[in-house]
Amino acid sequence: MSLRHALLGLLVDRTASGYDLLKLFDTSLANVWPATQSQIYAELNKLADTGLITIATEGPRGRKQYTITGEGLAELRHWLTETEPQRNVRSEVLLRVFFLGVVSRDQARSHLTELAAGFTQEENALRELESDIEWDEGDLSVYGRIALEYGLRFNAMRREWAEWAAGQVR
Amino acid sequence: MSLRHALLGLLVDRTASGYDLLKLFDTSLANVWPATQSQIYAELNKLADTGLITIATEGPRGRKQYTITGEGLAELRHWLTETEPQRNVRSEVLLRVFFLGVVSRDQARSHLTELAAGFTQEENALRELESDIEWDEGDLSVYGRIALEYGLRFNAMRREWAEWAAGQVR
DNA sequence: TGCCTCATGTAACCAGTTACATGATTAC
DNA sequence: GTAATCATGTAACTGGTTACATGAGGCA
Repeated sequence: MSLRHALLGLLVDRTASGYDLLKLFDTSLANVWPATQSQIYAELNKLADTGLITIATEGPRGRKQYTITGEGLAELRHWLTETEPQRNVRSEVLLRVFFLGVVSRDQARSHLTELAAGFTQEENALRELESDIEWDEGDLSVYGRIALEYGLRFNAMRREWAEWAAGQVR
Repeated sequence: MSLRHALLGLLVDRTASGYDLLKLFDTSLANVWPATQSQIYAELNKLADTGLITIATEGPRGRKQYTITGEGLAELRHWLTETEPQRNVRSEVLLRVFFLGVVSRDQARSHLTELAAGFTQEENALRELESDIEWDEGDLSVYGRIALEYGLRFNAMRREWAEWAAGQVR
């Protein structure tokens, strides 16, 4: 049920249509919780049905501008403070590493060095993103920076690990 | 389509029934690619239908002992060397951090320190796992260790990040 | 005899992806 | 006028979870 909370979270700071939210997902949440257009529109209708958001204004082209309700904000706070995040274990990268014994040592080693290269690239992409964002003093900036810092550290760790792992294959 | 490759990978080193594989998932793959019983049995039937595995022997209680076929091994190698791993972005932990602005600073800070504690616990659990396994000189041990090392580094990185992040919230 | 473990399967449901469909408004 | 963008929706499918169902074999 995280998508609904992501939508609620975005609606705290602004009023927005499905179309607006879709773009917000593609920019600010792309690396944290990606969502597709069909998913967003469906979930918004459910949220409106249960009263966690409401249509503030209707614009041209059937545009529906949503606002979060008191109930919605309460639900968001409840999710943040009262519920446990379910840890995300599945890793296709690790699954592949686990079975590298079925290919040659050379192939295994190059698999690992390619992984390292990919992580370096991701790290660079995040650094670029970091410099593109205009950070201000608001809460969103504080927590956005913290989330981005996670990405940077994560990729650095993975790169170092993949390099070390390539060295282990002899 | 990773579940099928996980099953193929496990069948490289042994012949096993669905029941055996279920237990293997719960032990060796629990932290990499968890799977449920219903999923495993369904996928095994599909794999047998497409000839990637076959029934070697049938035992008591309807037990079906599967072996990987030449085709199956080829498919596993193809997956490992020719296809790209799809990177796993969704992180509920990060999503929550992103929206910590809706709760008080105190609540946000304690959320982050609780995260740090959870990561420490996971790290300890992995260390225990590490000492429980009897590592030999085989490929599975080499790559198993590499996967486990990833887990250790990952949790250390997350712990340090969460501690740093708690300090950022003032 | 009766309980535990072994062993497989199915059905309903939820979340997410891809693709298709439709139409209004704006800007050139 | 027409092309790009705004804007919403639906349908089919895939992968995964939870729960239910059933029965055989081993052991005390």
